[in-house]
Amino acid sequence: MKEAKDAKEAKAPKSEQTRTLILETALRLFEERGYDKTTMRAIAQEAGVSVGNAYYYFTGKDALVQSFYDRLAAEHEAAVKPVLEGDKDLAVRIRGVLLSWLDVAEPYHRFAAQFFKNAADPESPLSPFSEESVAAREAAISIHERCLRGSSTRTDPDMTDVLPQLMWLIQMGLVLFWVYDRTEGAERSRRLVERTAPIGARAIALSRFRVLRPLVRQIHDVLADFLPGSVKQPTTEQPGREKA
Amino acid sequence: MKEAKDAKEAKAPKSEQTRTLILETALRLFEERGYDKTTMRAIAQEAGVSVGNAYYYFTGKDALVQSFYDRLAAEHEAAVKPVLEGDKDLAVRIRGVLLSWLDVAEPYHRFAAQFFKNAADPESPLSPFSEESVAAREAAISIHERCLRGSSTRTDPDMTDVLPQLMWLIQMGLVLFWVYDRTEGAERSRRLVERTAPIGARAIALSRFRVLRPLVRQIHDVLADFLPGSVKQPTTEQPGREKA
DNA sequence: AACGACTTTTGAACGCGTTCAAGGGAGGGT
DNA sequence: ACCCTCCCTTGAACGCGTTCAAAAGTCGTT
Repeated sequence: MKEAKDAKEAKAPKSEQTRTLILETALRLFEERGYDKTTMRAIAQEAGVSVGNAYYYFTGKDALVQSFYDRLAAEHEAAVKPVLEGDKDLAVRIRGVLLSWLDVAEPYHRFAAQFFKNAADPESPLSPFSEESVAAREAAISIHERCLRGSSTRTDPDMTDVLPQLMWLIQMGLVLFWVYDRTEGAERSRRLVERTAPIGARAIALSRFRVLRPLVRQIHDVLADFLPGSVKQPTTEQPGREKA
Repeated sequence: MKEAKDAKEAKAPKSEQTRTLILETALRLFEERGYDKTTMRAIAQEAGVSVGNAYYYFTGKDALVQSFYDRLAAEHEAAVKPVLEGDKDLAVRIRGVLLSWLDVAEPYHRFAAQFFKNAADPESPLSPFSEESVAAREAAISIHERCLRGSSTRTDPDMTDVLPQLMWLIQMGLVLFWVYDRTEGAERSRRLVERTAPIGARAIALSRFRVLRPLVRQIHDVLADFLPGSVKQPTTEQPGREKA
């Protein structure tokens, strides 16, 4: 009983050891050879275990990638800290958040592109829209929320609830662009950010203009209805169909 | 010599026959069983040829999908005709173009989702951004160009060159949404179109406003620089690096 | 008819991700 | 000592997409 409890607390150290051994080996090989060229057999052999054993701890090759995502997200969270505590100008903040993602992702550019195709598969748990990624997604959205809240730009009060999610969506677009980006050091992606950040900041600032009010409200309602993870009721209509 | 020329003109009828037999069989099985469950062995067996023979005519399973794309694009081109010849209201036209795509794509919804992951792979020729898809892409862009040109809404003259491409990009976004859409008859995607089309039309109309002029110009320049297939020089800067 | 140069067709084989029945091995109860 | 149970580990085997050397067919020339 005591032993069992200890095992539960220590989380079966023996097996956890094997687990991390396999994971570390996999991530190392991914970085060395790329995703496609890293076979499960090679991972197992390099880690000194059998193929089946890798499948005992990870449901498949995809699951190993999920861990990579987590690592990347953690690195971004750290890298973005100075930006969020720094300048109050919204354009600078947005730029900083996106550029710092490009920074932390850069070392993995070559092999990240290879498995991003899985991310587009709706069936795959790796998809950024999937149920399984909800934690990672909310963490990313929270970065954008802090980015906005900490800025000197006052956002349209109607939009504050959906803007972080919209920014996240834009970030996903940037990731897609980046995956296709073949330039040295993803320089093209960087330029896109440099050019886009001021536009985004300006659009957010302008959204408080009177002329744009109805348009902004319409946009808000659509976003509130269709963005993933939004639970809030829209301003004028329900997402359900009570009176459809 | 004469025979050889005839063969060239008639395009080797015998082999062409085998080729289309394999293709038709493949498309039928895709529709019946879905993409993943349709194996190359099954296609070959059903067509009454060997596996290797299928690979003699098609470089891989992907190549068979390319043909499906072409078919889909042709169907959309036909389905969109009445829309382009109909109402002059921009919102109605945009709505019509996008909804008609959802219409023609609906029968393939289930299996289309399965191979759309390939489309996100930058290496894959199936990607909508790839060099190989340039013909299909330009055809799709041309639809949006006609959609805009035929409307009663006058667009900002600065934007006319990039707007069709932007609309195409938005359509790609819709396709992504649609791939994830699990609702009956893609009803959710339809509602998104219903809600988004008026917003898009209004935004295009508003882009001529004086207050928005600088923002619009900035947006134009970024689009002109970064959209695929744009060759035009931007208003203020070069895409290259003559003076970087 | 026979040859030769070619296109077309074959099916065994390869490497991959993944599965699974079978076998350790550690520890508690008898 | 023995067994029982549960966690861990194994590697052969499956089905897949894809490749390739070799066979079979085609057809003009001799």
